[in-house]
Amino acid sequence: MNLSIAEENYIKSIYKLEEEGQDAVTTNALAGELDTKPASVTDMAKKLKEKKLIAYEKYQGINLTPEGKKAALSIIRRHRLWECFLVDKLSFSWEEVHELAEELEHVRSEKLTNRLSEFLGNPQIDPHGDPIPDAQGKLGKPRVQTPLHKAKAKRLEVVAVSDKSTALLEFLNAKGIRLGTQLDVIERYEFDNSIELKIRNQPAFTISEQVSKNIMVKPI
Amino acid sequence: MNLSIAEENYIKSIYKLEEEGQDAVTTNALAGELDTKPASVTDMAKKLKEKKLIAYEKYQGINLTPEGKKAALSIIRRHRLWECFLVDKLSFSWEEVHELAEELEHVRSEKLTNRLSEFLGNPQIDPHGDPIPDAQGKLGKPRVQTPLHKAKAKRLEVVAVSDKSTALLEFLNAKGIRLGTQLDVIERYEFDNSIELKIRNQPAFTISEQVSKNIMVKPI
DNA sequence: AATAAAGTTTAGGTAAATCTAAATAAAAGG
DNA sequence: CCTTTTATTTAGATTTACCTAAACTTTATT
Ligand SMILES: [Mn+2]
Ligand SMILES: [Mn+2]
Ligand SMILES: [Mn+2]
Ligand SMILES: [Mn+2]
Repeated sequence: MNLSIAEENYIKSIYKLEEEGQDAVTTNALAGELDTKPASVTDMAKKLKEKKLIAYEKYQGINLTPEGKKAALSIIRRHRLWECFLVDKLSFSWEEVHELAEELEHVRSEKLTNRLSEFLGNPQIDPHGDPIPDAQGKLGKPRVQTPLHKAKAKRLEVVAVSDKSTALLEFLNAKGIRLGTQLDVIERYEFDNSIELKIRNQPAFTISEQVSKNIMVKPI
Repeated sequence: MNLSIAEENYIKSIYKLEEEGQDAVTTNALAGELDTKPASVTDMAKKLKEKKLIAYEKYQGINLTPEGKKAALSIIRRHRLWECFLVDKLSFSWEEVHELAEELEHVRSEKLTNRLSEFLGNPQIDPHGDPIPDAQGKLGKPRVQTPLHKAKAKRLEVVAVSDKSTALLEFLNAKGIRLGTQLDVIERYEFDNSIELKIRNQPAFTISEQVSKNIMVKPI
């Protein structure tokens, strides 16, 4: 199946929204994710249905078919491998790579992708902690990631962060939060759901719910 | 100046044809190079003129402006650096990389380009022997490249090969011809302009004019 | 259940990049 | 220098991926 860049971006976003829980992905949600208009989403939905990549009935929302899911995982594999390349080999920092990977992911060559993976030592996660599908499109463990604002334990380790906002990643840089960082929850303030945190050898600091929603942790 | 992929491909092809000698690049030549139709070239010529990247008057052919040339060199820089990456780091062979670089070249990030160059050790030539423009768009020496079919000397060294034809590069692989290979011209056959060659420790063999036109050499 | 609000689709259009066929200009040959 | 051939441009379509505004469904609220 030969997909255009636009089609690939739709497939990837549908995958993401399905993963985030929605049973069927709505037109509006997809328009929001892709920063486009609902009418455009409807147009594309018809096309992707025609290509059998999604299940779609008027007013019923969108779901990937098995074939659509396979396509999505292939794009995600390329995206995350390029992010690894940029960080590991070209010394980019984690907030700079998502945008570049958005372009590099559309170079569709299995040989290139597999050689790149090999060159990087077949990494299992990208610079933001997201798992990298293998050449067959299999994702490792369906990792148990709790967003920090919902975590119960007091001692936590950062296992992933959202890669969408450069500003968030820059904020985390400033606070010294990266993958593997160990956090102590000092206090949770109910009134705005902010959280006071402490990292070893550093003064405590407080983060908003906006931020804690985008940090995935596991108990240590 | 923000160029589309199509515009970038036109600019690069115009640069190539100008370099190959034509004073003004003709509509037909450009259509041939880009594997498109003359009518499409005329359409694009109007657009590129509007953007001040080319000088163009109806029926008078096309030339890059200084700005157009700068854009061309930037695209060529990216193209050749990616080719180096694919060969040096991902072990692709020289006939496989041009097509992939055609896509990778369109990721327009100066930071990425410069980091990639640094990562590769700021290479001066690509896997086919073509020079790589530096970050300022300067090309090294206007290298004296003689195509083999016009070379006078008997002992020659291969300094570059055409990167356009996969079949040619595969043929050169089979014959053991690569960059730096030293060749002895045993005989030139006037009737079809074929050339009999010898590489040290190998039996002599004959190549057609088609092939020898695409091998650039210098006397040793 | 009726109505208001929210979500989605359709209708109709635009811009980019292409194409074919027809018209026109330039070049070449006698 | 006139005519044929070749090269180039124009006119008019097509496809993809968008958009706005209007119409239509679904859902929420009274
Ligand atoms: Mn990313
Ligand atoms: Mn993308
Ligand atoms: Mn090339
Ligand atoms: Mn290209």
